[in-house]
Parts: sequence; structure tokens; C-alpha cells
Amino acid sequence: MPAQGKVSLPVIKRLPKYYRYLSEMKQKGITKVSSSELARIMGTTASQVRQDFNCFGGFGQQGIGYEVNRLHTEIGSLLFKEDSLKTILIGTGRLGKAISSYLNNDTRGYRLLAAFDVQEDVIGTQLCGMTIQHIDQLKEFCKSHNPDVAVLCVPKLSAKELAPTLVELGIKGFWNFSHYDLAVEYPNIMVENVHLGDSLMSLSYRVNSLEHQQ
Amino acid sequence: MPAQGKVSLPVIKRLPKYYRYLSEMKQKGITKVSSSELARIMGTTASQVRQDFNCFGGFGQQGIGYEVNRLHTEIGSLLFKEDSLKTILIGTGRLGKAISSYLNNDTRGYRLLAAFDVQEDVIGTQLCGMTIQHIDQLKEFCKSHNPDVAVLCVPKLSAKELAPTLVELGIKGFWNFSHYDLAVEYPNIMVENVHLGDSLMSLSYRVNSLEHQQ
DNA sequence: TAGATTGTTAATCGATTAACAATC
DNA sequence: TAGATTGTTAATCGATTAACAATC
Repeated sequence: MPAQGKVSLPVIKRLPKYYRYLSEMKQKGITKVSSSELARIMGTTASQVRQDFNCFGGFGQQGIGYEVNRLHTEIGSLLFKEDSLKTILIGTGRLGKAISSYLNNDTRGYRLLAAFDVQEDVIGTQLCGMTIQHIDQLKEFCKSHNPDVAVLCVPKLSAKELAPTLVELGIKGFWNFSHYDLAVEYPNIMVENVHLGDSLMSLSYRVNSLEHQQ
Repeated sequence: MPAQGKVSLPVIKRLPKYYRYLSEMKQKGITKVSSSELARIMGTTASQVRQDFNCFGGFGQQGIGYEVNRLHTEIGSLLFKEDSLKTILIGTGRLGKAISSYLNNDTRGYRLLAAFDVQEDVIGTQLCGMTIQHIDQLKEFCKSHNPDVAVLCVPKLSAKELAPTLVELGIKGFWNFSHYDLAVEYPNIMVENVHLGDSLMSLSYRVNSLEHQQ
């Protein structure tokens, strides 16, 4: 068991991609794969593949390669634990709704427990089998259920207001769709940002500069 | 005017964040900012801020700092051009719906022209003022409207099937929500991936390893 | 002029890639 | 044994940070 705290973020970010391609191979019935073959499929180098796996002790056999099933299981158990992460959703607008059904249907490792909002007219309505609660009930809920992860689908200012409370209530990870930069203010908390606006802007920069060239 | 083709991806990815913080300062009525102040707010270093801006020629004045308005305008004109990018949406499921209203309401630089799907029962229905069309009409539509960007909210296999056609029809940029790795197969096309599943997996890895430590 | 702060060059750091000994 | 392919160390590359001369 290696010191996983030392694994660098670029490596961690590649794990899901390995996992996806290994799932695919498994489905196709492929039982063995070499670092160079995996690299070719994923658009990287064999060196990087081996370096990455060796952050976790190395899952291969010299002269032979990697067993797809074993590798899939090993990476899977790095990404997911037996207990799924207790998760709450904050903000049930268009994006919140889409995300909640994504979490419920297309995802492993997370269990969506509750959804909160401020809009009076949505409180009490159903969302993915949950009754949307008023944000005022957040503290009480967290104290009795101890969620691990909060999904923030609220505007920047609401996120900023809620963050200290959520951290204090024991939230350890944020899936952050707001433009509030949690990671700057709470360095010890795990934050995964999905900044759709930023993503669009950097795409438009690149597409526009492409046109300039031609 | 510098050779923007040389600007590295990490720099490009930081531009939207600068832009956001500058918008905020502008709103607050702040007119001047130094690289060190901007760095402090954004959680980076003054060196990086200056290096980044100097990729585009440098927007500051020695001894004085940066004028917020000017900097905001300059970065804005890097990110957006006069003409917004003609955009089509492919896949109008939960995610596609959320994304289309995001594009229509919260975004600059993009103009959503049309939406396509395969599900017979949604064809002809309305989405953000557009009539959802059958994917069979894609070619014809592109030939007459020449869209720049395609938003892919479809499953992996559909994305893989559609990609060559879309590239051939002149699509220059993809906002890719599918798990198909476009960038590997089409190195000359601009791809911005939003892999929600990957994002969740890397968060769960980090939250889980946090628990291990404590 | 003195203080401040940029633009830019140099140093450092970390991540990726290459090389090769170990070993199946 | 010979060929293949890993695990691991070394070399390279690129990005970040530090330093400092230029200049407002």
C-alpha cells in the first residue's frame, strides 16, 4: 500500500480515463494489454502509463503485460470504496435537475440523499425521488446524516455564503458548478470544479484563433 | 499582435478566470490593479500573472500597474470576437436541455442555431425557441448554415459515429459532453471536454483518500 | 528623485519521456 | 535461451517562480 497522498493531480485525473478504456476492453473480452497498446488507444505514451500505474505499486507482470480484469478492479477500487459517498445537492434549477438525474442514473460511488433550494415554489416538490427541502433545513439534515459531498448548483454569491457552513458541517468534497473559487479559500477541502462558462470561453478563444490562422 | 498559436494551453485556460475577476472588479468600481493584488485574489503568483499577460504583449504600465477596464476589454476581445460562433446542439436529453438553456441565457460568444436528436417523439417539439430536428437533417442544415461549433450531448457511440461527418461539414470546435475522445482522433480540431463522470471519479478518489489519512 | 511595479530573462520545479536492467 | 515487457532510474521538456533591469 503506497503513500497515496503523494500521487500528483495529473495522475489522479488520468485514472478515470484508464478505468473507462479498461471497462471497454473487459466488455470486448480482451484479457491482456501492454502499456504500449493502452497508450496507443488513449493517445499517450507507454512510459506514462507505466509511471502512472507504478504510483500505486504497479499492477503488471514483467515480460507479460497487464491483466485487463485485474487492472480494472485495482483502479476501480482506487476510485470507489465499498461505501458510496453520501451526497447532497444544493440548487435545483435546470442544471441541478440535470445533474441530480445524472448522479442517480449514470454514476457509481455516490448516493444522493437530499436536495435543497431557496425558491419557495419548488420546496416540497419531488426530484429524483427526493422531496426538495428549504435551505434552512440544511444544518439539521447534515447533523443527523453527515453527508460527505455537496454538489453546488447555485450562483456564485450563494456558494460563497454557504461554503463556511458546509465545511463546518463536515463536508469533505465539493462538486462545484458555481463560479465561486472554493479551492482558494478552503485549501484542505477537495474541490472538483466544473466551470461551464470558463470551458466555453477557452473553446471560443481557440476556435477564434484557428480562424485567424487560416 | 503576437503569435497566438504559441500560447500554451495552461495560459489559455486561465484567461476566463482573469476575465471573471476583472468583470467583478469593474462592477465594484475598481479602476487599477497590480499583478500582485490580482494574484492574491486569484490564488496564484504575481510572476504568473505578468507572464500570462505578456503572452499577448503585456497590458500594463511599468511602475503603475494594470488598468482594470483596459485589461478586461483586452482579455474579452481575446476570448470573444464580434461575430458569435454559430453553434448546434446534438442530443436533447436532460443534459442537452440544461446545456441549451445555459448557452442561451448565461453565455456570450455563442449563438445556438439548431438542435438535433434521434428520438422520434421529441422531433418537432420546441427547445429554447428552436424546433428539434431529426439528425438526418444535419447535413443539409450544415451545408446551408455553416455552423462553427457542435455541442455533443449524446452517448459515446453516437459521438463516434457523428464525428467524421461533423468534421467534414466544417465544424471547427466541439463542446464535448460524451465520453468519446475526439481529441485523440482529430488532432486539428478544437475540443473542450466536459467529462462529468471523470470529474466525479477523481473527486471520489480524493475524498476517499482523505478519509484514509485521518 | 525615490518608490512602485511592470516586462523579461534566468532559475527552479515538476511532469513527461527515454533508457535500461530486471524478469517473466 | 530469446523475446517481450515491466518497473525504475535518468534525461528532457515545459511550466512556474524568482530576480532584476527598465520605466513610469
